[in-house]
Amino acid sequence: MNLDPVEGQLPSRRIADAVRSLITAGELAPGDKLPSERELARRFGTARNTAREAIRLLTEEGLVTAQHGRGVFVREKQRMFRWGNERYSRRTYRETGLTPFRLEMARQNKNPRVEVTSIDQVTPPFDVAERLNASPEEPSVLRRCNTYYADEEPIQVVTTYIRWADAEDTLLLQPKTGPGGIYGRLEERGHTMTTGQDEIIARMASHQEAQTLDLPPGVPVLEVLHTSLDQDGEPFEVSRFVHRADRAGLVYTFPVEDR
Amino acid sequence: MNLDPVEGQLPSRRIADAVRSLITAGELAPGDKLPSERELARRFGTARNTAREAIRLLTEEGLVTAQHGRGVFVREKQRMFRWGNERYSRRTYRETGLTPFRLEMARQNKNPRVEVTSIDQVTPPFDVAERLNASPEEPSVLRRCNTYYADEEPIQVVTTYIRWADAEDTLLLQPKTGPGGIYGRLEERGHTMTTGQDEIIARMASHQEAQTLDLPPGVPVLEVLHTSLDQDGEPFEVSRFVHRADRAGLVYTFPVEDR
DNA sequence: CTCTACAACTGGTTTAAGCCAGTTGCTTGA
DNA sequence: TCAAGCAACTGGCTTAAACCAGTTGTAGAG
Repeated sequence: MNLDPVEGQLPSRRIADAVRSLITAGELAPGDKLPSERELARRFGTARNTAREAIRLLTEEGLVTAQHGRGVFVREKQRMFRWGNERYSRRTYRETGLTPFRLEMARQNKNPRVEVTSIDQVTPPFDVAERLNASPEEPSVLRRCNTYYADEEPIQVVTTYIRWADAEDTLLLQPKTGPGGIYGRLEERGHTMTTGQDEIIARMASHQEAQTLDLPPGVPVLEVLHTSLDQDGEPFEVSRFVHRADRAGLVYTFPVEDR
Repeated sequence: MNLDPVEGQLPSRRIADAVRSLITAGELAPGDKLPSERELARRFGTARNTAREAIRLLTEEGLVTAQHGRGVFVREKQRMFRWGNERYSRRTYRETGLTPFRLEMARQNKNPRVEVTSIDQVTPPFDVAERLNASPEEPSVLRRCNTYYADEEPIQVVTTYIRWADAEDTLLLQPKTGPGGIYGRLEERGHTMTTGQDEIIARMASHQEAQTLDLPPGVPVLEVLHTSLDQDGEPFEVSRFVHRADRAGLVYTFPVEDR
């Protein structure tokens, strides 16, 4: 492995630059192990901390990940999953029982698998309560936590909040709720989706999300807050989708109306 | 300032936890200066490097920013700008000469200011060339680089690529192109937008973007790749919007069609 | 009064050393 | 043969010290 020093700059940058160019040149392929911190330090004639700083820089860039006790490895090529809200109709909704966002996910996901973490009754977080118009007298909503896998890799964490109109209506709490899923049950109860809204932000993963999604530190996630409105314009469901952002993109299409 | 040590964990985490709870409790307000690294180390009985590591953790979380020679400061409250593609028609397009994304930005931005960095003729990057259907014989497109400010804060960097049909058509290169802007000129040339697409990903800011957007290290950006299609379904414009993600969200609404 | 120069701060980087904790493969003993 | 245990690796974290590079206020020169 050729690790010629680069001109100028700080020692830590020089090490990072040398390793980075090995990666971009393909001499270090995804999955390959880097020289150890101690070895890098020896080759560049620096202290171990300086080599360590170089690896921190590369980790921040998302090029490598460190594994305690094993070594530092070049990260796998980033594969993009794309999701969006094209081609959506009420009929699609009735037939699939899926919101546009979930539908697009189901379309493009070759080996989808859902793991239901929990279903329970909770007080929603502030941003969800706001979008659900949840009154203070009725603070409790139904919450379902899922993890979605694609090819056995965790790809997104979904938390769904549903307005809890009837506390006795325990059917919604069942994991398998029948044809059309939980949305079929909601339609039977008079909640037909007529329009929806997706709000998208990028942020850093929380500690727990990073663990669930098997993310290295310092990687952003895409959060989509999906709100479904019923025939009265009342929100009846809010879902929070958290994607690993290095693997997930979103596609939105819009027609230009002719008025 | 009360900086009681917290139980358990590593020294660097304990310092970070103590400072974080001061911030969330409001005892350290946005804009306030933290104790210096040396002072933190003294108070917690650790080496300066350990206090430094704690500040690195808080910086990664986006809670504080360090300024060389001045100190470490609590970051300002994060203000969200929301943009989206609601309520868009051809008439709006003709009247404003703005694509949906730009329009929503103009709507919600109280003190918008645009700084045109450059207008030139270039070979587009791979992802843009793909979306523009740019053939290898016609690799050159018109590129315009802008920086958008809101209340004098840099909020997004925009790079627009336009298919360069006529190399002699230098009017498009002018900063002020007349009523309807550059889109008005495009419509005169037979490019009327009929539909569009936004692709959204989250990623880390490049070094240059971080400088332009005045971002601390380790903060994600939202990138929107906006494609406009003309009456023949041919793409004629691709814009890359890069937002500072801690201040920018996106809102997309979709009606459920009745078929 | 103004401007310069400096002292005293701030964070930024590096060194060299030590210990801890996870991983891996080999040796050794049953 | 097999499994336990150990040695030798890996990264994770901390210490203590040094020097560099920006910032800021002030003392002193003009």
